[in-house]
Amino acid sequence: MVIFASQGDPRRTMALLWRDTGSAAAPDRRPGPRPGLTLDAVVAAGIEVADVDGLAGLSMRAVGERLGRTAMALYTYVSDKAELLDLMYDQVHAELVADTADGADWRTALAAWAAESWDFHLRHPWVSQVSMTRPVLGPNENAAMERLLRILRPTGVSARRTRGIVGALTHLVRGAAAMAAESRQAARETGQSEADWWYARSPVLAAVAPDYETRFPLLTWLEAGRDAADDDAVGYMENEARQALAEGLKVIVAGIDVSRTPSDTI
Amino acid sequence: MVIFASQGDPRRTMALLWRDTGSAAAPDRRPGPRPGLTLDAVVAAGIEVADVDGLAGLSMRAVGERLGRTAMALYTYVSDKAELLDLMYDQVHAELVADTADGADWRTALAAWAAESWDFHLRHPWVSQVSMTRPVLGPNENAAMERLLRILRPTGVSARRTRGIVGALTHLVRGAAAMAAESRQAARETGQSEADWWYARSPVLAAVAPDYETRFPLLTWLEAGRDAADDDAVGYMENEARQALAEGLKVIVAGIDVSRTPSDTI
DNA sequence: CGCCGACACTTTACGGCATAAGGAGATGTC
DNA sequence: GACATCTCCTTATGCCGTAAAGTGTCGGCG
Repeated sequence: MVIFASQGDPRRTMALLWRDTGSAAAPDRRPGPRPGLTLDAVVAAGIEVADVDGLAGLSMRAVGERLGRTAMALYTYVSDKAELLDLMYDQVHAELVADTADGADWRTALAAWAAESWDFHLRHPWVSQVSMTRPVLGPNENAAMERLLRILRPTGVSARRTRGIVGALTHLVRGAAAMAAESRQAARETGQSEADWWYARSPVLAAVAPDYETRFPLLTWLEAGRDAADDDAVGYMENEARQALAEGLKVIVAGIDVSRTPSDTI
Repeated sequence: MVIFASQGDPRRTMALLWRDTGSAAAPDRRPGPRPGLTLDAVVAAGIEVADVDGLAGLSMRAVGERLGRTAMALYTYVSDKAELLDLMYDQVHAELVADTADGADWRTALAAWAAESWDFHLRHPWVSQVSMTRPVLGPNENAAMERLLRILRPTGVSARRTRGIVGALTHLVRGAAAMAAESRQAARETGQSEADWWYARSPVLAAVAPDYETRFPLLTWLEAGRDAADDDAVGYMENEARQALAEGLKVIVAGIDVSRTPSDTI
């Protein structure tokens, strides 16, 4: 279920990631029929399939079909499904390397980063399902991280603490965006909107747990504080996720601000 | 890949979740052979399989085999793999309902909650892969959330902001623990420790990106600040995840503290 | 007692998945 | 023209969830 990237030959995958076509460049004319596809085309097709049908829909057959080939044809360009996913992962991260709020206050720049990351994950919902424990180590993944560090640099927080904060920010954005993306995906795949889903379950819950309000008083209090108008536009869960990101970011920024000390500098 | 729970008949699944055996209780002696298993046994077997082999290893065949049955035998007790997962999900959350730091300062109680949640996710690594967008609505899931709210209650933060903070905390703990859990799982499944993995890739990265240090100065700075001794004990990624949780929690607590205003009360 | 229907559980089958193995045809070099 | 090499294909294997149909066991009713 969780996809572990980078299992094949590291040398090969790394060369493809950094598009190191070999020290002697490409010999270019070799015997055999000319390739009808390119690696970039295969990766792009993979991204298109995953964007629409999720990681579950990313099959070699589906990618091949999009390119007018069979599944096995892809193995000419890519050694593995895992390698394809590595390349897809790094490719989409190119969308996150540009510093859009260059020179702005770090709080502003961080907010811009979070907003862009949110959009990014909604565009490519499968990204948040790829495990982070075996980083792909591609150029774009590195560049995207470098950008976040450039934003946090002016806070003067130490390297040690910065690593923790980067992790916390990443988990927050990933988690919130994943929830929103899955909410949309679930509605599409199951053909049941969130409202429908809730209307079907709410009375059943009430029937099966008639003492809900006394048993879970704080949950009841929490629900009572909702502004239903917000939900209609984007759906309950997506709204919750958006709020979690906004509130989490706010609280983290406040926490960084208050905990900055001279000893943290550099 | 992402598992959407609760797709079957809501009435049936909810009744099983809340163990509402029907208003007329159990008729108990009916024609036909006596059931050799119980629902609880099936759910427990599912949890055992998933704990060891992950969601990817959770197959009806595997669960059946653990119980000395075929895959199809399970359909007597459970209508679906999704329903089984719902029941497993709520069942394990029973481990998180007890208030262990009752009456303590909310900062202490929150730290205890985070530590327990961390352990919980390492015990049941598959939980963080179940989508949160279609909550199971079982008794234990509700009770676990109620407990977190009880901890946050003394901060006096409004319901609206509390929802955001709860989401942020959940995403942080889920993300960090998932990373640690996947790190262990990857080492086990691929038979390659994190150190081995890194030693295989580090020189390749250096060869393919000789200008790494000038291209990614801040990443280089970040890596330089690492205390290698920490990693030996638990592995690099698990340590990173632990730090992210600790630092994120610290910063969120500081942020809550500083942003508490009289207007937030109640 | 004998039979019927309900029920637990099994075997078999289907379409989907990644990918190993081997074959067909195209294209370059000699 | 022969041959090596390359792209792309077909086929096969062993997984998955679960539909369909069969087997044997039991309680209740005649």
